[in-house]
Amino acid sequence: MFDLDQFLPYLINRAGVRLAVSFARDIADTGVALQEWRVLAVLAAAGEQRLSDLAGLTSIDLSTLSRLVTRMARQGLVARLNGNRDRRERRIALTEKGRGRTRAIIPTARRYERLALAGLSAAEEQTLKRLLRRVFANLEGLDRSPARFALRRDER
Amino acid sequence: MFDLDQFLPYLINRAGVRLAVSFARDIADTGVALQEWRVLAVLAAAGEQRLSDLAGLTSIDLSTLSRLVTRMARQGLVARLNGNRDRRERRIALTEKGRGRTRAIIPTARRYERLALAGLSAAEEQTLKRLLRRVFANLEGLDRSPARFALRRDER
DNA sequence: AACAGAAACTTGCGTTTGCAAGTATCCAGG
DNA sequence: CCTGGATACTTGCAAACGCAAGTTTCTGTT
Repeated sequence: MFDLDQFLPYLINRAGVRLAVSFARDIADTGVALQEWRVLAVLAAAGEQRLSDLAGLTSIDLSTLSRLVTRMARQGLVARLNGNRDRRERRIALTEKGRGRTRAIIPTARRYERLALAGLSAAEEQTLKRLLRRVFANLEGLDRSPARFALRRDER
Repeated sequence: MFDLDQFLPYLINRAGVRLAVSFARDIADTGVALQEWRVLAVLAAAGEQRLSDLAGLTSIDLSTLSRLVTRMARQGLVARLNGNRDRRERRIALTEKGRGRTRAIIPTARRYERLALAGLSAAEEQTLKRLLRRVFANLEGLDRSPARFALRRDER
């Protein structure tokens, strides 16, 4: 009826959850929660961001992120700067403390990546990453215009 | 410092979240939430399950799943059967209503999979799935509670 | 047979989540 | 230069989450 081992969303979810849960527990003693790490990693990689761009880059819902950033700012991990030209936007930036915490976690992050990729050749690793980027790109804009992709009942 | 486009956990997470969020919104009008769908899909694919096995198969935390199943049972989507040989366990099974709801959603699920895989050759599709299964397998046992690793009497 | 410990769930509790609605700011047409 | 929408966030609220602790039932040892 439905072979889960051949169903891509299932395979992505279970790999993602297993990786995330293990990693989150591993870094729990640093006081950084998983979603906080995602924010730190994006800011470290891409520099300071407007809240809405940060939401896109982290795959975290905007309203959730807004509160998450509030908590992180309270912990001193990030700073909310005012946008220069537009007073509606808040630019989120790493603080020194946030940068330090990020540096401390990166080796663990890399370790989990290596663990996940164990037994794959360099070529396979690149293929996997390329295909995941493609899958992501394929789904772009899906929420903006769901009707365009909707199949009617009789088109199935 | 940290190239996100080359970082596997990031790539898996963003592909998974984008797929999940879009799919969840698409099926929202069926009254089935994403995590409920995951339970339905696993039960449809693998037959009735003990709660703890279902937790493993769905990647949902056991305590969360316990309450989720309670809600689904109240909705009539699944039934909690008593385990035959062990009175501690509850076997979770699809009801007719649950099976119907699952059948109704499967075409949408398949549509999202096709969308995600657009532009990949059949070989690439198989490669992606194989590598994701491998990544999952690589991480096996990582998130088990430390107690599980405690030495048994004869190993001390 | 009795009891310690494990296994399979369930539940208490504080936290996090996400939708929807709200606020503040900007912009474009008249 | 005013006004009706966008844009960028924030917040109210109810639901969902996950850890830790609790309950019940089994199992192995002595």
